[in-house]
Amino acid sequence: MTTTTRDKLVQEAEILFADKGFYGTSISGVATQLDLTKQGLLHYFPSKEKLYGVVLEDAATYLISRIDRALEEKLNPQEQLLAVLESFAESDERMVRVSRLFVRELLDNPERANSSKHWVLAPLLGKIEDIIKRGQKEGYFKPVHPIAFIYHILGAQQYFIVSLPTLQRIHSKRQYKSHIDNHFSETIRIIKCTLLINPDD
Amino acid sequence: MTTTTRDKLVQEAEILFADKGFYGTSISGVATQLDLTKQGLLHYFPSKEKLYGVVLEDAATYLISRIDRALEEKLNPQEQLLAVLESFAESDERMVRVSRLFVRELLDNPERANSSKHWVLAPLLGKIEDIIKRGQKEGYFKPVHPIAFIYHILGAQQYFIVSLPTLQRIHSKRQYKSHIDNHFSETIRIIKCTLLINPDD
DNA sequence: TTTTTCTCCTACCGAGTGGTAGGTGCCACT
DNA sequence: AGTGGCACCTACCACTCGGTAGGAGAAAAA
Repeated sequence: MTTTTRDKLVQEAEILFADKGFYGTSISGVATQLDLTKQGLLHYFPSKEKLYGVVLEDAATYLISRIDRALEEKLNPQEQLLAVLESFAESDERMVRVSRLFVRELLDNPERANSSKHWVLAPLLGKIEDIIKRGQKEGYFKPVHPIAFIYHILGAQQYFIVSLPTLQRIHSKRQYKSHIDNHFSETIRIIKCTLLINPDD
Repeated sequence: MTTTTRDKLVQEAEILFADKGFYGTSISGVATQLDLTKQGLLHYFPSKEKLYGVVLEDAATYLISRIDRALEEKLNPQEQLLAVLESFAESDERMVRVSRLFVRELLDNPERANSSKHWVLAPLLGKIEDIIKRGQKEGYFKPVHPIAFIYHILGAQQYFIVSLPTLQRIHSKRQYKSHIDNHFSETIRIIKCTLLINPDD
């Protein structure tokens, strides 16, 4: 199981697209990061758009597999929801990158999502929606509007993750770390306060 | 009080920067929208960066004045907070543009905010922070962590506004409108549930 | 009337863009 | 030994980018 040149190109492209956006990234820039020429890249991906598409798919499957992993062996809707939230909050380097990528996609390409089927985040929202509906049916959750609630929580999460680099520069190391902790505990508090009927966990 | 060519350039640049981002926008594109040449624009703004800076300042003062207007004659911290939220939720065209602009700035330029003094949104956060602290001191609000709470609420708002164009394409007109209504009422519910001690308003 | 100032123009530059055409060297297989 | 295909290259194309130099035309000021 070796990482091929193609894989490395996708990884590097993800970094640059997340950092600079589609327009701000040049394929020659991606290539030279791997000591390749632009044409070496074009050998694997016939166009910049194509490369970008592969990066997006890759990021989407990462997000979904991340959620699936968090859901393993969690049967209780409460546990499931908190597990998903925690897996989002544990924002490692890749998670930050993928979040930035998707927020950029949201900004740049509203037309790419003209069909909900092609919207990469649709299945993700669907999974969480199911958890909430199940939790409501089983009497764990308050009668919130599922989609609006998810959108609120995930939106806050995504926005926070995206602003991490900026916050890191504004604050000192200690302030930064406590900011992260505060945000996470505040998110948990909000969920317990607005969704859970028995916040005894 | 006529709108000068300079003003029109700033307005047009705001539209394009919000839509395509800094890298995706060309100064000649801005100029030709006003039947000018690129050099006509460069007469007023010596560089693209300079133009972008003016657009940002303009957008920041818009946001702040919008909040100040919402706060007029509102004395009660509860009323103040809800007024701010409503003024954000009433997302007219300009509000969407400005939100997109700032989220893009967050993505593209973390280094621009290396000093909190230069971060355009800092005074905005400060204003709301004061409201919450006052509300807590006067016994209206629960002991939430002010900054984390604001960041959560505003983050969710900004994310929602930014994703409006995408949602508009995914859903039908009726679904889209009900989505907006649901999100707003859910936001209000969350605030009342997590912050207010007497949610009697 | 002359001069200055403001606004916007044509012409041009060097650098960089995504992409095409046509190779070269190497390795596996026949 | 020959052959085909893979991985990657140099050279080049048409085009756009931000920015400079310098001037035209009109209005305002002297």
